[in-house]
Amino acid sequence: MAQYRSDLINTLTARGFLHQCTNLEALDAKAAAGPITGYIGFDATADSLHVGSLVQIMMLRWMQQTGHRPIALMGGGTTKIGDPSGRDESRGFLDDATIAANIASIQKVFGRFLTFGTGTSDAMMANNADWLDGLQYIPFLREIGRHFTINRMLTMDSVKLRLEREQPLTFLEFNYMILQGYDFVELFKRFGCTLQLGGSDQWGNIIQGVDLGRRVVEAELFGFTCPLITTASGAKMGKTAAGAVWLKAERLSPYDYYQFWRNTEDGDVSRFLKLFTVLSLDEIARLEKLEGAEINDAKKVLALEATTLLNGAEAANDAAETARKTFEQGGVGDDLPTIDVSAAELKAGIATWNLFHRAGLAASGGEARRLIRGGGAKLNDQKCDDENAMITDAAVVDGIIKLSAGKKRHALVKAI
RNA sequence: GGAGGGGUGGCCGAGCGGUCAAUGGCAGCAGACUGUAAAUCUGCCGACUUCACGUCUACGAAGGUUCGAAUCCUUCCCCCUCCA
Repeated sequence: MAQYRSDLINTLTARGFLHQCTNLEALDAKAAAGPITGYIGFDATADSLHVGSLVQIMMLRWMQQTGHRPIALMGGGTTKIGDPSGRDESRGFLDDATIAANIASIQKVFGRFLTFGTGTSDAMMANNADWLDGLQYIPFLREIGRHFTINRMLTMDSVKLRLEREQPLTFLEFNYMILQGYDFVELFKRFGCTLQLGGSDQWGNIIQGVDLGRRVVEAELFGFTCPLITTASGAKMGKTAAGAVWLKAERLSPYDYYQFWRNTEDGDVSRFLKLFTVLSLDEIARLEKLEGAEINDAKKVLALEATTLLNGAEAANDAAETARKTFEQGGVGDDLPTIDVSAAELKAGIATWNLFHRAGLAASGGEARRLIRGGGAKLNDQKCDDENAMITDAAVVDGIIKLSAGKKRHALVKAI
């Protein structure tokens, strides 16, 4: 199985991370010879990353696991510009304070996957605002700008697409790729970073950095991209009933995160096990053999492992236990979202539609009514027929009322 | 600066004086079928009110015409194309 000389490349390729690489043989040789430093850039447009970034984070993790040094580069500077790749229109600006807050928040997620420190294989965090904010226009153009030709830049997919669709591409955004290329060179100078990883949509930007490196610092830099992860049915990953799948527990509870993985499509299970868990390939091979309904066992492993990585073993086990109770026994799990209602109010009675709304199972009263009319609402596992029926303390069982919207979304109402 | 085209619900995209909370598609939610899967079929899909052909908010912004405006007029903002 060991096709390559280095653990790094063997692991990444065997687990399905390789999409394109600028020079796989040379990179392999270099990684086999000693620790290398590699980085991935992350946007700071939100206060949390979502599963879409998880593949990238896993690549950094594997770098570290195989003895190399990963750098998570926060795009404090480039976020002010906005990457035009894969985007039809430019986005609004974010102010410095927001970006700084986002970065601080995102850093916590990295701590889950990487070990930070100052040793040779300890991960480090960098922020490109450190060198981009202070750039001087004329010197920058003379040193860096001279190495970019418009001819070349116009052939980049991100640019070409916009132009073909006759959508605007501002000069500001047009500069994004130059700055990203410059980041690479800067990281090389500062930390000896010779590898940039990223999603396949970053290939063009990465190549710019590699080329720039050859020209201004006469070093061979490497680019390595992973495939864009979509579900087997072709949809972009990362949506659930609850919205985007955030990696921050405050935005998405461990239980919901567990459920996200638990609901993986059949065709994705083995691929996701390799990409998003740290299980050995032998173990994954065993799980891959499961078919039909048994594949659910593999999905449970996937969900448990993925949740453990992000939220820790305890939270993952709680989530798994809650899911087991709720789905396999039709009972009640402790981790389900819970709202409190005063005993007095409950005694007086609350309209069914209102309680569903308050429990967060419907975004509005009207939506709750529609849910009930459509037959998707359950109270203590009994179908609700009348949206206006009053729910009173008579419905309380063991101190709680269980509400369900569809088969998968549940909430508890606690009388206090 | 000049000429032309355009800004509609999460997105795409119809509508071009009343019957428009606004056709259709995508996305989303629910039901059926299942394995907490996919595919398929069905229903729902602005908000508020113990839901009524009710009220409010909405078709870039602000005014105006009209019994009545997403639809007409005026001004402003923004975007696109061509010319300079």
